[in-house]
Amino acid sequence: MKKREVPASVKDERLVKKRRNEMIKGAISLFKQKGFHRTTTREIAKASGFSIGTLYEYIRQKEDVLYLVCDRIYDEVRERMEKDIDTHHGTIESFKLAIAHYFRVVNELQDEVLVMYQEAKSLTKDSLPYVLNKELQMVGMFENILQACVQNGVFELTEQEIQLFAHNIFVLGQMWAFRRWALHKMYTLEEYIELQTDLLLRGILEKRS
Amino acid sequence: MKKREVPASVKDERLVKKRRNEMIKGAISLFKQKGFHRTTTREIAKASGFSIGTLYEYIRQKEDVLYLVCDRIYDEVRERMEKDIDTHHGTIESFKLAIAHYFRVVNELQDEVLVMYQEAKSLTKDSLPYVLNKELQMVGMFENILQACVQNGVFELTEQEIQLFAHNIFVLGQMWAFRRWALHKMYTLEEYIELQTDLLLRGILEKRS
Amino acid sequence: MKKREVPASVKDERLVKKRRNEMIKGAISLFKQKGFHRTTTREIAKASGFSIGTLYEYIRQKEDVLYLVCDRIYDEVRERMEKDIDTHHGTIESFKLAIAHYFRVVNELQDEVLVMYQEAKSLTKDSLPYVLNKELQMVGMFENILQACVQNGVFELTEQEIQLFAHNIFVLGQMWAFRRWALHKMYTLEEYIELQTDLLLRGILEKRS
Amino acid sequence: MKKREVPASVKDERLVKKRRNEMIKGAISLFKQKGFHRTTTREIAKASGFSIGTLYEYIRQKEDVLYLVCDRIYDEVRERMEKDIDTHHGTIESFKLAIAHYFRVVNELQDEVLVMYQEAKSLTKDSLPYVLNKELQMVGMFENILQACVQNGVFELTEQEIQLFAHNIFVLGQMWAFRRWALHKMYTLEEYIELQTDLLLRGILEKRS
DNA sequence: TATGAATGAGCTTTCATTCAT
DNA sequence: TATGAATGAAAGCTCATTCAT
Repeated sequence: MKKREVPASVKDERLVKKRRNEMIKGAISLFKQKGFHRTTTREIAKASGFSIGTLYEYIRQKEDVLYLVCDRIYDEVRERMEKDIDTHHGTIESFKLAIAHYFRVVNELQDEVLVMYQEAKSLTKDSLPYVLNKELQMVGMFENILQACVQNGVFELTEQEIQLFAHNIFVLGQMWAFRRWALHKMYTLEEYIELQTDLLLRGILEKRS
Repeated sequence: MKKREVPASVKDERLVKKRRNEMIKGAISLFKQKGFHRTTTREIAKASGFSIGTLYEYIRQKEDVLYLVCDRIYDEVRERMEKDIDTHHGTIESFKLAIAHYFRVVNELQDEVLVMYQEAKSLTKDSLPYVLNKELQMVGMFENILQACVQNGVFELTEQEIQLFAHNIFVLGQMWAFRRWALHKMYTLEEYIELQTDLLLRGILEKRS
Repeated sequence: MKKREVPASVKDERLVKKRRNEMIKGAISLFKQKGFHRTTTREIAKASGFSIGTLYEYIRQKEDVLYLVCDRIYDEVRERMEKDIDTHHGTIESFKLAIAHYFRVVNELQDEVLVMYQEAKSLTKDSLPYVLNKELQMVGMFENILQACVQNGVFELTEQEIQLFAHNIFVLGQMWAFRRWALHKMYTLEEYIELQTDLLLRGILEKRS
Repeated sequence: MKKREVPASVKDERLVKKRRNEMIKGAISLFKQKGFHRTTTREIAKASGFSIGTLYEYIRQKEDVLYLVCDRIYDEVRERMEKDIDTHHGTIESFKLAIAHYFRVVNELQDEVLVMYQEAKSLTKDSLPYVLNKELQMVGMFENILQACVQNGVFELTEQEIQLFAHNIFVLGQMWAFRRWALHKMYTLEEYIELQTDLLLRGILEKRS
């Protein structure tokens, strides 16, 4: 699925990129504080360092900003994941590392994840599929890792189980961001990583030391 | 923590209750479709079957509707849970039943759960704590069940692990609602219940038949 | 000019009188605090000790309350004036006493005078003449006193001068109420009375002891 | 005491000045007819020649219009006074001229004076002091004139008497506007000026030709 | 006669979007 | 390409008034 294009009046591609970067940065910081709906286009323009008129040279509607922001956040998460993660090792160790790394990325991009998490539903029917697709791609990353492990005989999981497990990992990672009001009081990030990894791997039926 | 009171101009308590029920019902159906911010007070009034003036006899601000809605949804979920769930049995069977029951309740109240899930963040600083507190109470329900199992020697879990596990169950239940765009294509509810229960209990390290 | 009648649905004249008294009392205290426009009919009803429905049994419109209030305040001032003032003596002493008495009445009914003063303009075209007429009657009182003095040879004033002088006295009395923010810091009531009387009588050209 | 600043969204200072002038002009004409409370912001915008949105680019709240109006009226009165009045001559003639001039200014700005007079009380607690302060400054102008006369030995007045006298002049001037319903039937402006000057100066005790 | 729930016109204010400069 | 003044639809909310009980 191709990126949805957000048309700009300005022709200079490099300029568009530059301005949109400023825009996204400004918008994220605002959405963090007050959410998409309570943020005005004027505020976005100001936070981006240009005028309201200029803002509209690079987007058509306010909602475009949200799309751009969501798009960017996913790219950011993906990028950080791909830089350090190997999806085809197929060992427990690599699996654990992948989870730990994902959780740390979520932790670093906590605010961003939260924004996307809470505001994605405000996307129009048009843009939503593009964003959901990106989410599926990320889930797919975990599926690949699990698949490799299964192929290596490390785990024994059906295809269905793999998919669900991948979703679980993805959501349990985000959970660190969207339930921080509860979790951060109870655990440090590293404790959270260890506990979750442990629960995921061994289940709870019986404890082995 | 006591309920936050939403003051009404109308004195007749029974009438207040009745009208607010109509209001909540109307509002949920609107919030489902367009979210809190895109729903106008006039629409809420209309969907509730009375005029805008009357609406404001029963609330002070638009945000009160959201609070009332969230409050109601939690009560609804809790009520259904408490009716059929026994938190002190402490057997695997009762644990499984609790999960299955919770997942089914989420399934029935899918739209409501989704609404609360997506709109709770729009609550004011005032009301948010009350709603979060209700959420913690629900998590507490799962903690109790787990605790009973641990005391019966069925599971071996530390206090920390119990808490996290309870959060996981809670979120994985909600997940059936907020990721339905992906999950409902893959599983029926009963499959989802069985798979999740299985993953939660046995972990994935090794499969036993 | 006859009193403008404010029609009531209730027939019992004594009841109408009683309820309107409560109403006027409540309304004055509210108008003092927030002015006519910022006071709601509900507030008036509450302050009067009955329900909004009942309020409308005794008036037709909100503006009726204002008329009733203005009417009452004038009656109050007049009554207090007439009780203690003799308009036909025609001596300087009686003139001075009249002024002093008037100023003291204004002082006692300060808030009421202020209300009438500030809100009278909100009366409808219908009621305004009745109220202005009452004002002219009060001015007439001072005209009579001055006339008596002139006839006694105490003052030497033309008819035109008498009329203007009467207006001046009337306004300079009210001034104690509507400029209290400035005057009360500078003078006590008695000082104010003495100074004004002195200025009015002797003028300022030359001082005699 | 510095002017209270009314913030505008529009940056161009000259434009702000121009638009606010249009606004003030439109608002005064409306306030004259129906008073501040019965005038809507839309009406103000329309009378000013721009849209409601534009109105709010130049003020924050409706009350700002009232403040701007009151502020302007005082400036207008002051300006006209200062242009033609000499406060330090200290002769009877200059005193008489000052009064006559002031009364003529009130006459010219009759509607404006009336508006300010009747609506000032609707100013918020915030702005009121600024406006009252302007009023005191105007009173101060008369104090100066009187002071000069006293120093020249023309009048014999204590400090207290000067202050009160200045207030009297100020109010008796405004009276020409706010009691015009009565006074204009009785006198022409010039008659009013002459009569008032005469009464103020000589008092009424005895008449000298 | 007294009540107070219901009404909806109408208010102030905001803000996404446009367009002349 | 950049600006920001102008726009007006539409939002949240109030309150005088009515009328069934």
